[in-house]
Amino acid sequence: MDATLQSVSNAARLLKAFLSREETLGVSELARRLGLGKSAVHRLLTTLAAEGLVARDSDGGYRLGLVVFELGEAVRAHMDLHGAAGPVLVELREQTGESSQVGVLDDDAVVYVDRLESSHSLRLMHDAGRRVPLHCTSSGKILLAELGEEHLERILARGLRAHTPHTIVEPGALRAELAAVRERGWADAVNERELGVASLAAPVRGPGGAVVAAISVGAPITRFRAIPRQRLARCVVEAGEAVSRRLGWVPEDERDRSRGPSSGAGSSSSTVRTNGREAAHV
Amino acid sequence: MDATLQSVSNAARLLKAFLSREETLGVSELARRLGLGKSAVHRLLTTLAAEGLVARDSDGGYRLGLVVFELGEAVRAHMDLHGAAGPVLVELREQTGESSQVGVLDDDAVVYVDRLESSHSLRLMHDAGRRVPLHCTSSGKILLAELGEEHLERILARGLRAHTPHTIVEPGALRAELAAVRERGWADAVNERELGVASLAAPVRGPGGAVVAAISVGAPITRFRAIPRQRLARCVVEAGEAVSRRLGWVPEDERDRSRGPSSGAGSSSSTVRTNGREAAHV
DNA sequence: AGCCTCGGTTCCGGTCTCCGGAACGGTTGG
DNA sequence: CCAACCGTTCCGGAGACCGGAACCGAGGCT
Repeated sequence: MDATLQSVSNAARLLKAFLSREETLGVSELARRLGLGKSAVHRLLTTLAAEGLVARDSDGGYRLGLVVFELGEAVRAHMDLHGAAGPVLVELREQTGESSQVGVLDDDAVVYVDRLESSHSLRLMHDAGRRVPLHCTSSGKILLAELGEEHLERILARGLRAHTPHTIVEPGALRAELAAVRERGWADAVNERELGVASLAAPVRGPGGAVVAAISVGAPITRFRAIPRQRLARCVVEAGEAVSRRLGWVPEDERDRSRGPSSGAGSSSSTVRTNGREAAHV
Repeated sequence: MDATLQSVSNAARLLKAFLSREETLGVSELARRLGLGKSAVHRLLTTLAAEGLVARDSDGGYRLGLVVFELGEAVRAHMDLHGAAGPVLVELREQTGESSQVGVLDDDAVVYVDRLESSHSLRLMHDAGRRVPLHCTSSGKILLAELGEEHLERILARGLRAHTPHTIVEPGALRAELAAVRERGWADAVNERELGVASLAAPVRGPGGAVVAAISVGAPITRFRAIPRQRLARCVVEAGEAVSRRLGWVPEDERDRSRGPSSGAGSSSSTVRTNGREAAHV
C-alpha cells in the first residue's frame, strides 16, 4: 500500500530542503537535515546533478539546477488560473495599493501561484511559490471553508499550530470562524500568522461553481486598518468573481437560456486546471 | 566515480518527461518512454505523489505537482538575472514590437529564464523555461562564442543536428560563424532552427566581464526582415549592455578610479547568480 | 608553524530495497 | 460479449543502496 521508494523519497526531501530559500546547501548540512549519512547525500547529489536537477556552486556547495526551473515553468504553463488571475491582480493592486496574490490548496497548505508586490514594497521580491498554513491566513480560511467534512477533520487532527498569540487553535473556534466566512463570502486574518500583518481574501470559483482558489490582499496592519473594511472586502470579492468569470464560471443570475460567448480568455474546459493535489474536490 | 542512484535517476527522468509540456501522463505511457516496467513507474509515481512532486489528475493520469512549481520559484528567486532583465525586456519589446527573451547556458542547451511575448502574438503563452539547442539559435551562438575550447569541442563531438536545411552542421562552418559573432558583438539565426523564424542576440556580462547570458529578439521572418538589421542589432546590443550594467558590470570606459554607486538594482555580489551548470565559467 | 575541526569525497560490506514479470479488476470500444 | 488497454497489486531474486570509517584539503585558533 505505502510501497514507497526510499531513495526517491530521500531525493525529493533533499530538493525540498531548498524551499527554505537558501541559495546553496552543503553535503553535511543536508545530511543533518535529512537524517542521512553524508555518503548517501553525496550520492543523491551527484545523481541529481547528472540529471540537471541540482548544480554545483562555484564555492563547492550545491544549488537547485535549471531543470527545476524548467519544470516549474511547465507547471505554470498548464495553470489556467495563472493566466486568468494576472490582469485581475494588477487591477486589485491598483485599487488597494497593497500586495495581492492568488493561492490554491495543496495538501494541508495554501500555495501562492501568483503574486504582485505592494507599490510600497521596499524591494520587489519574487515571492510566488510560497507555501503558508491554512488556519491562520485569510486565503487558507476561504479554502478550508469549502472543504469536505472528512478533509477538514484530517486537517484538525494534525493540530493547529499557534504562530502568534492570536492564532485560532481551538477546533471549535475555527469551525465557527469558517461558518462565518461561508456566510459573508470573504475571510480575514489579522495578526494570526505573523504579528503586524493582516490580509483579506475571497473565493475564486471554477466553471462548476466549486472554489478552486482564493484571491487576497495583504498589508502591514497600520496600512490595512486605514482602508475601510467593507470597501476592501467588496474590492477583493469582486476581484474573485472577475477571476472566476475568466475561468468560465457563470454567476447564478444567468442559469436559464443558452449562454452567449463569455468575456475573457477563459478556457472552455469544464474542469479547472489548478494542478493541486487536493484542489480537484467536487 | 559515476556512482549514481538508479531509482533516483529514474525519478528524475520521469519528471523530465513532463517537459514535453503534456499536461498529464499515464503509467503505461511513462513506462514506455522510460523503458521501465509498469510496476516500477507506478512505484515511482506513488512515491513522488507522496512528496507532492506529482499529483493525480481527476481522469486517472498523473501531472506535475505544486511542489515542483514551488521549487521552480525558489530557483527564480535566486536569479539576479531575472530581476535585472525584466525592465530591459519590456523596453526591448517596445522598441522592436517583437518577442524578447533572456537565456543562459545549461549543459548543451540554452534555457530561457525570462521571456516577453510579441505584441502581435495571438495568444499569450508562458513560454519561459524552454530549452533550445545551441548551434542553431542566436542566443546559443552568443553563448557558444565565449565558451572555452575544450567545452566547445565537447559540444561539437556530440554532433550538430540539422533542424532545417539551413542549420549549420559543419564544425568548421560553426567555428567561423562564432568567430564572426565574437567580432561584431551580436549573432543572428535565420531559418536555422525552424523554418520561418529568425532571431538576433547579444551578450549579457556579469560583474567579472564574463558572458553569463544572452538577450535576444525573435520574430517570423517576414516581420524580422522589415526591421533594418543594423538598427535591430544596436537595440539588442544596447539592451544586453543595460542588463549587464544592472548586474554590476562596468564597461571598459571606467577602469581607473574608485567607482561611484552604479545605476540600478544590481547585486553587490562579485559573482553573478545565473544558476547554470555551465554558466560559471571564468 | 602546527594542530584541530569541519567540509567534501571515496571505499566497502551486509541488508533490505527495488526491479521485472505476471496476475487481477475496471473501463472502453469494437 | 469479448478483447484490449489501463492502473494496481503481488512476488521472488539480484544487486542496489545505506551507514560507517577512512582519506584529503582548507581554514582557523593557539
